[in-house]
Amino acid sequence: MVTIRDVAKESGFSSTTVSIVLNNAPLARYIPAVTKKRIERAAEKLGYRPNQFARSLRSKRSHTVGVMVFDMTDPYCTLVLRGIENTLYQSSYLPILTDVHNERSRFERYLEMLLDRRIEGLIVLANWLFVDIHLLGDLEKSSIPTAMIGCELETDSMSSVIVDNELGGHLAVEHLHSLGHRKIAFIRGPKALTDSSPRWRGIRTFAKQSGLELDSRLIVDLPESRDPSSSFEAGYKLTEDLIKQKRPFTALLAFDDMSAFGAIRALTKAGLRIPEQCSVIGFDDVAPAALYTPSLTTVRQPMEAMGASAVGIVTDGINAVLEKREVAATHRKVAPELVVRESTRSLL
Amino acid sequence: MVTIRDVAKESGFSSTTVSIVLNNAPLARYIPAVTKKRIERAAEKLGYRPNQFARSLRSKRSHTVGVMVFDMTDPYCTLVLRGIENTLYQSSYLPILTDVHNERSRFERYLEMLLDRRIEGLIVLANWLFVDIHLLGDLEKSSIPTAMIGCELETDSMSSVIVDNELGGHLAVEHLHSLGHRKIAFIRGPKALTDSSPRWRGIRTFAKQSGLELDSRLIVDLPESRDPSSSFEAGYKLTEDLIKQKRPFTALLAFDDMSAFGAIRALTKAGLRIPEQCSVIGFDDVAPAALYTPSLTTVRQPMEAMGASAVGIVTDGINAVLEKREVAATHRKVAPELVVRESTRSLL
DNA sequence: TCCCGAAGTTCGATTTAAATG
DNA sequence: GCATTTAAATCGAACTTCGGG
Repeated sequence: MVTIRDVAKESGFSSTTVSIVLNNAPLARYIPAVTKKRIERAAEKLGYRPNQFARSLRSKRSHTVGVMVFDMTDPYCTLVLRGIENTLYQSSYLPILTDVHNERSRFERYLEMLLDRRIEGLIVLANWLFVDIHLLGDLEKSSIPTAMIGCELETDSMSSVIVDNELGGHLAVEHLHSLGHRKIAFIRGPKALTDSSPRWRGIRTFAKQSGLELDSRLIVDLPESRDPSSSFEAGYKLTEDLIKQKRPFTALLAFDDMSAFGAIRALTKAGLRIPEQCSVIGFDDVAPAALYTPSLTTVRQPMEAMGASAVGIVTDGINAVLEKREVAATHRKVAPELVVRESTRSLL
Repeated sequence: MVTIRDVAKESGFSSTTVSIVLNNAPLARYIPAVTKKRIERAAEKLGYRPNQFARSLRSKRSHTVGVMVFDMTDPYCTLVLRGIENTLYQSSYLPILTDVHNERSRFERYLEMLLDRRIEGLIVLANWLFVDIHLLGDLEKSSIPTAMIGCELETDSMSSVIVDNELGGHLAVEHLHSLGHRKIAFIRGPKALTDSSPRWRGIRTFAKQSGLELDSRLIVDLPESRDPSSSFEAGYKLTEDLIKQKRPFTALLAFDDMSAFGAIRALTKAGLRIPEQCSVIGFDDVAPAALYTPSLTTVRQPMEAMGASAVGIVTDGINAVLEKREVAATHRKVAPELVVRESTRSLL
């Protein structure tokens, strides 16, 4: 390994000067161009690469950001991760990716490992609420800028980026309503998910405003579960149940795309064609939604942008820490967007 | 920050002793239990966490593995990543995740960044062949154990984990053939993809053996492209073309699941029902395949296992480096597996 | 000689304080 | 004082060497 001392020897200057030149430190103003040239050439010639360990030890910086996802296999994560990665890349931070598998023990172990690595920021991608006060402790006293995506904590100490679920629910049901649907079945989200209740609130509010009747026999709830494909299974099961009831509906509003896929499967199995005999709308706009047959009408969360936004919050936080400024936690709520595809159709 | 010296002061011993005790170094045998207790208690009390920078500087180890994927949004990556993450977790390595976006410039920049971080191993997830001799240079002289997933290099210097594409092609066409299909359309992979030609070879070999006729008018090729969703689009387009030809076929074998999804879309649009009027088989078994309507029959790559396997190769390599042993590159070829679902049906 | 513990050196870069002309 | 350069201290842990009992 070639060290700064090798470059010093090669160029004929001291390691101090080499350091000053190569880092273009303030003192570099006083150093004549010839000296700089000589040093740079020597560094180049030897293929000098500064040792990041030594650098970090001195500077106390790691240029690393921790990223925790609750479950990588959830397609929701994929696009958010892409947004995170891309934005981090632009600011020359590197992400350490950890996947918590929806297990608290993994969360704790990973958090410790990340803290040990002296991550400068942390991004947590989680819509589950198993994150409680206990773990907040470690994080808060560490004073590491943290942003949560998809889940807002009561505490004001941590930044968050969430989608406007209420608006999303509104958009979805409004879309169906505008197509003439009046008998709508609903698959609601599980209670433990923070997204569930505001999304439903948006639906109820719209119903009240527009006089749409919500038939409680057409409303079912997704069970608690921590596996993305189980949302599909549950959507399938619940839709089967809805069909068995023989209580007619012309449209189905699913909690998310996964349960919508399950619903479509069940409807198709029952001989119903989508969208001719039943419209289906999802939520999220995960990647497969556009590839589905029929392609899925859904409410899009701007996932890449949300990832990028979280990175922005965190890097701002890092800069604030460096400059010993105080920053308050930011709470961003981004607007979802209706994406009309083939799975919904007008009754008129 | 509490340092080892603080613990020394608190416990009344020297930092040497503290280090020996806390790391349970060989010399720790000689240290009486009382001393250990006192030191451990002091460390606990102060909440001492060793500084990884200092540790790494001395030990020259980072306990970090670099992971490069060509495109995270490709669902193929997701499951492999899960396998990588999970196996790394068990051996206490942390992954730095980089996404090359199929761009050479990003590849180079990320590679430099990873090398600067002194990653101890590298896993490259890429089926494209834009990785050439140039970049190998940096890697080889760095002597970092590296494993490529999904792509075997001519050079013997780098380990690889690939699926047996020839067998996969065989399995797929054999399945269709056994269901009685004789008029089969084929969407082949793009030339630049290493997977394409062996997969096709497996098909041809089976055809020869079984007397199945391959109608060149029913064989189309996916164009080169570096975007996963474009495989869907292309599959859609090519299938439309196939249909327009009016040359009948009862089954379609797609290069991968993405193009299979595109094909299903096109067939459905043309009023053909899957699998009643046309069977479709894919390749990979990406997550959406099971959720599709109809669920997709496909040839599964054991993606999680492949990720785990790559980690195994790399950690073995790391251990070899530590013990100054030489290790030859390993080349693993894993068997794919036919997964029969709803998109194929017997003609008989 | 065996056991226990400490002083001092090293890893490689940055930075402070200071020395030159 | 100014431009130019550097010796020496520092970051925190780990290891080598050595001394006392």
